Amino acid sequence: MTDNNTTTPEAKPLDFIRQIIADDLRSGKHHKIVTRFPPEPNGFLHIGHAKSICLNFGAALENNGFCHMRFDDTNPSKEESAYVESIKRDVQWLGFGWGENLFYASDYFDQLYAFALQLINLGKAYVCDLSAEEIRSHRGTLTEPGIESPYRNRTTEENLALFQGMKNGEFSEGSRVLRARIDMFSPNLNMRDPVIYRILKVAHHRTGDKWCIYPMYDYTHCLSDAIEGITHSLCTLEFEDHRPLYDWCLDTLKTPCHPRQIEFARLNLTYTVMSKRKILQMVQGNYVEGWDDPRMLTISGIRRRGYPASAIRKFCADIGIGKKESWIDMSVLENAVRDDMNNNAPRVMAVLNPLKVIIDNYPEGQNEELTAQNHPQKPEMGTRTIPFSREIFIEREDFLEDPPKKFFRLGPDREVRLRYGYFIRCVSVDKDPITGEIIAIHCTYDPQTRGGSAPDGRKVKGTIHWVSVPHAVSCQVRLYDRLFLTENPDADKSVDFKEHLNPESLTILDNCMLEPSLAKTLPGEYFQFERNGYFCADLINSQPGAPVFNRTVTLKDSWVKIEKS
RNA sequence: UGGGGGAUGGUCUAAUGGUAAGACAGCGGACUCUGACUCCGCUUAUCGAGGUUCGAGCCCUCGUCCCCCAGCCA
Repeated sequence: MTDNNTTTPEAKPLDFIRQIIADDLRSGKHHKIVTRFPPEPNGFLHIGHAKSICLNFGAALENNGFCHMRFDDTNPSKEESAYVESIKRDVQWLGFGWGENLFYASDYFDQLYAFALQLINLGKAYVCDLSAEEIRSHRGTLTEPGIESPYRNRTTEENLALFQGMKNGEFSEGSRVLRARIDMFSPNLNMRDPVIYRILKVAHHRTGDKWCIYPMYDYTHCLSDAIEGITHSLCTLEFEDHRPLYDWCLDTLKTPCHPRQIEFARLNLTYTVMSKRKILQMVQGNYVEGWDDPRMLTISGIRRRGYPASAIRKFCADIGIGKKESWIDMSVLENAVRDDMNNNAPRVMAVLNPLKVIIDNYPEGQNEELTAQNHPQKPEMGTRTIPFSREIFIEREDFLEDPPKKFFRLGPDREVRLRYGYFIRCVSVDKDPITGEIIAIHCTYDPQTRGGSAPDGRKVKGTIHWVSVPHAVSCQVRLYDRLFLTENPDADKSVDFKEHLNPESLTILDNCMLEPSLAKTLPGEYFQFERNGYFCADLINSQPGAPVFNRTVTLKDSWVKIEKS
């Protein structure tokens, strides 16, 4: 009752699930907590799963417990072992491990079968011969009760024999199911004698041809949790209605432990779509280049885009856990990524849209080495040298023939600083006589300003980045932008979400110029290209000696605002 | 006009009967060898109506709005 708690003011308040866990630990209800992450191996993981992974593994870790990795593989018609591997890799990439605790619901098929027999013996399950169509019509509606199946009162012996027959492959697919015998009048449709076993004459990726009957999710999940001694079974909101069934199975079968199912709101992000079905459509319709397209918010896409795993974890911690349906703004994710990369990314110079600058008064054939910091706020990250010469590339947009007032970059007779280099002043412009396009600009440099400061104390407003022409490493850079133009591409059900795709979500630049230190970049290495953004060497297409960079995220840009006004 | 959930700034999250706080976004400013980073300031919120209470975002009553559920998917 009193307020003299010992929590430090800095401690982040616990979300409602961690609160429950803390209470259960304090009350002695549990001494060790065990959670689980239960993906179905029928697709790739996405950022929404990351929220669940961080919750389940995170809560376990924080409380010195365990989080089991469990594949919910009860529907062999949709599942493949290739997905199992990609899911494992993704979870590990996110920074979590399960140790010995790798499980499959299919590990429990024998036990699940035995439990089903028990249910039949208890008079709590029966074999039903109704067709799928008939079962649906018997189920009733939201406002009307269901009708009991004519097979509901079969004898135990008959049920046992029939169920065994199902197991032995004596009946055709769809001809019979095993149903829990609960209550056809329940206002909760999930309790109206739900199907718990169906016949599926399909080989399973792990059990092969051993089974031709497979248990349904509701029946399997609660029992798998109980078998593994899960204490807190965390799932998304749409399973709230299933909790009574979860509890019914465990109560009826008198399992030694009864995990508590707790539901939380799934993640929604603006400017993207999250459902497996829609992600699949984008892949199959070639709207993107695959599951790992860097524009996709699949874990593999995120990884390839260059989002650090630590940024994803931070993001998941930031957004919190609640029961309210919510839409997180994409900028929150981008901010987490920027924040992480700002801290860790070495700075380098790269020119994306090169414009040649000739420094007229710099001796031809001369080179020199200039020293640059790898991170302005972190001297411990060291320095590197960058070559300078008479011809350099600058960013095309850093020169304007007729610059507006607040444009601090190059223009005719304007002086700017070359980052870590010299002050240069533009003296003339070479144009294509026919098109009028600017081909190169001529500048003079002030030899006194080597390193970037003037002995006479004069200041320049702008500092621009550059790359020495003879030393430049040319490469491809891919600029990624949001995949959708609207916050919720799904909002209007009468319009296909793909109508909202951003036609400019990918821009490929083939003639970018990198400072030479970048030549040997390893796939996955990331940098801040100063004034341009954060970039990561592509995991698939980049190799040392022939780098290919993906733009992970832009830098915040207050110039665009000034430009507009 | 069945059942299950949920409503706090533009968006998330906190406040557990006692000063409505933080993050993102936005706006303004400072600083700057990255128009980055950092720093400072500002705008904006308890769904509504009653009630209990010295005191209500929190408790009670009645409303309103939103989401989920009729797979032999998970």
